[in-house]
Amino acid sequence: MSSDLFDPFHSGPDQALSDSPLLAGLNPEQLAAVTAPPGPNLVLAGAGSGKTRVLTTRIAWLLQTGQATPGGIMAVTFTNKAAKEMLTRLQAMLPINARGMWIGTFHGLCNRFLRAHYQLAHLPQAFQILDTQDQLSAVKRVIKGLKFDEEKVVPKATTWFIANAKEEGKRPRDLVPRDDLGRMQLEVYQAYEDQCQREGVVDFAELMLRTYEILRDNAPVREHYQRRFRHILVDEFQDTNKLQYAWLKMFSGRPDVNGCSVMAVGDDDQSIYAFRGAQVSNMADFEREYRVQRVIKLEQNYRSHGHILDAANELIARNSKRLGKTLRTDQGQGEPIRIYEAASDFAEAQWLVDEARQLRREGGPLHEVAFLYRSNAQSRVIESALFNAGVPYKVYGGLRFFERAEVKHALAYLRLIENPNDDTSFLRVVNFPARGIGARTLEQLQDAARISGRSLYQSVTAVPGKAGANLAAFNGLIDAMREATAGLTLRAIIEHVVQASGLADFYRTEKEGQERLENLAELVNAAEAFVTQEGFGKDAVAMPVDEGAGAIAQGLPTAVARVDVLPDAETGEIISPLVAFLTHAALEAGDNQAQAGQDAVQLMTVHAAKGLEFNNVFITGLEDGMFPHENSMNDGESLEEERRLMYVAITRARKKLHISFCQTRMLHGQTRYNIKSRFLDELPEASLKWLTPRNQGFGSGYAKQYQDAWASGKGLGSVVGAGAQPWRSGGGQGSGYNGGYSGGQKWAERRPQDEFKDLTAPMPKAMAANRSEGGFKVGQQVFHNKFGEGVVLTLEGSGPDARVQVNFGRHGSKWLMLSVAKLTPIE
DNA sequence: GGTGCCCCGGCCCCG
DNA sequence: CCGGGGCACC
Repeated sequence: MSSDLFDPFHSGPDQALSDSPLLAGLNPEQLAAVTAPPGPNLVLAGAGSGKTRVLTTRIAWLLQTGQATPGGIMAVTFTNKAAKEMLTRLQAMLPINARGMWIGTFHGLCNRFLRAHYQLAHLPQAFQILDTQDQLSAVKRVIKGLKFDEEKVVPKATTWFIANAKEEGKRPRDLVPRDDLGRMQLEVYQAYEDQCQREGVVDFAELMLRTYEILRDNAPVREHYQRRFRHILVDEFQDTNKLQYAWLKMFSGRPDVNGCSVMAVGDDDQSIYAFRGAQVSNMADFEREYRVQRVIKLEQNYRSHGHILDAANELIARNSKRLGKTLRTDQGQGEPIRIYEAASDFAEAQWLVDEARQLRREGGPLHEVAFLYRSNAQSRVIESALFNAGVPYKVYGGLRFFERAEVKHALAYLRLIENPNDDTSFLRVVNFPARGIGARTLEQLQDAARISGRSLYQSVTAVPGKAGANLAAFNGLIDAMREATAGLTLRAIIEHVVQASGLADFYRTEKEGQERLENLAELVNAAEAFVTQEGFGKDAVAMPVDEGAGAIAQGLPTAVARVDVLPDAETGEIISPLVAFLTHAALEAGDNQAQAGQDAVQLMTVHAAKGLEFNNVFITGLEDGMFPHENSMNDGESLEEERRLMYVAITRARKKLHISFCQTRMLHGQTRYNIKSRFLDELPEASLKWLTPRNQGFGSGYAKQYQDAWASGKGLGSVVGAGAQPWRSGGGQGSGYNGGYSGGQKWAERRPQDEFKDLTAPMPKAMAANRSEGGFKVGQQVFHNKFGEGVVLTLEGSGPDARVQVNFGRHGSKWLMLSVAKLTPIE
């Protein structure tokens, strides 16, 4: 289309500004951002303000006007989805070769960097990436090795501690413990780091930190990249953490010194990742430290109708710390936001199904219908209702494909082929399927390995007797696999490993193994598609690593002889398809894009929905404790984050927004009695349309049959009773790999499963054990002079001793003596 | 000492 | 769901 791209007589930027077709249709603010002069730029981009368009158009414009070459551009995003979107749009605008461009996620780019500089990084070139699960088990192993009490040094909390330290840029030596726990955690951190180094593996935070450190400590490398990347664009800047910001500074250098042009695009109102270290303050810091002359604000919203924007604006205005920004739209007010109160989560799900069908009858495509929820667990009941009604749907997130146990097992064997010293993978499969290697033997092995400072694989000879022979046999198996698969295609490698490992046989005989077998078959498909997609085809030619980097990377070979080693099609970096695929599995985890041509309702968390838009959005589960989440309700900062999350949810809608909540919800196998979310009260009444009577009583009607007689709350925040977890068995949502690789449509071919049948079955009558005391019943709505509206959770004792536990929403749940508290029932 | 099975506890959001 | 602990049985 833009034939003048390679025109040597092409006009300079000023003239292109006026006549480039790229710029047609941009509003003045967008135009200002796209054509901003080189230098630091901060763009405050409201939801639906055309942010991605601005980013991609700017890149295209920089290329078209000759201000940049593809190799001189770096564009960083947070999600794979966003990176792909950017690349796709860019390729539609310009006939460019995207291979030289560094467009990707922070972690993806770090991976690329570390593969190229693996020697400087002191890593094997085929280093593997630990996902959250792997990291946790590695940390557990360390804690056990140090003989610490897991009750005290809680593994999960320790992984959090380690990740935090890394995100602060801190190594163990940089930390000073305050107390015993701190000392022990620090020891774990150090030992964990040693262990990872020994095994040749890195976790997510390590990808970032190690890249940062190389740039910080190695001037030639740093200067090389600073010379190379003349333009850096950062998407979702509000979600960057401290380390990512420092990382950016390393790549950009000081703009006033070397003239690198950095454009940071973000929206403080959409900052929803504080829980993993994001600092909105990076935006203000950027403005100050990079000496941004003028902040460009994109406030014109092209997405949503008026009522939707009014609601979003009014809601977010309640947050105190904002840079300040108000969205406006030229579109009409549109339809008011519909609010639906359901008696139960089952009823809510049924309503959602009915709505989806209605929308389909009206001719709207289902992929324009999104059901959003706060947490993944909420999807099950909705899935079951959709499934039973035969409405196609697609779940994003949840337990992702590459995180499934059987897939991780297969991947562990593959990783051992690449690197037998990967102890995490070794432990995962050494006795799976069972080979007579038990806990006792592994303890011995681990002790021996610890003493000699070698890997488990290297230490098997230290274990005597039958057990030692079994271990040696396992090593033999791994070695045999490596030999048997040398030179094979990725597909053949995986097929071989699935058979030779015994996984296939194991799952064939397992009674619930069928679905797992299917997933293993799917893994082969995913690999096949990966090879095709990434250009690891037969005719792939070995190419040099990035030239400058290659020179610095101390004699990295620029050509390869081995047939099983091929270059990454995008970068020319030399890695084997297997390593590339394993990396892909760790970094993308089966991250999902919709399958082409498939018309299905879209189910996802609000977090996953960021950056997306739909004609019809349903925000479900608007209950205090769910949304806002109970862990975030009583703290100002985190409540503001929840509010931003709600803001993100609202602004996903183009035409119609629907919000639902329910009186009772099964969660963790227990019935909870919720009151509606405070966020509902923060929306403008004039933009709402209640489909059910407002403030409908809780103890009435349909909800009654779900009252839980065993409710026995366990203190503040625990608004649940005890009980079984009837639906927790088998299956699981999102089964099947959704990465666009396979034509398999799991929702269509999935057998009806028990869990789904159970879900919509009527609740048992056992609930009738409910009793009343002094006119109060479990589930009843009550009013208290000080705490306001609440719901009775538990009744205990009788007569003068009678006490109740009441969930007062924002005031938490309280135990009250009936004889003392002034509690009145609400009809 | 290993295996298989049952039960339990945890689980928000993510690369 | 997943991992882990406890337990009966080999």
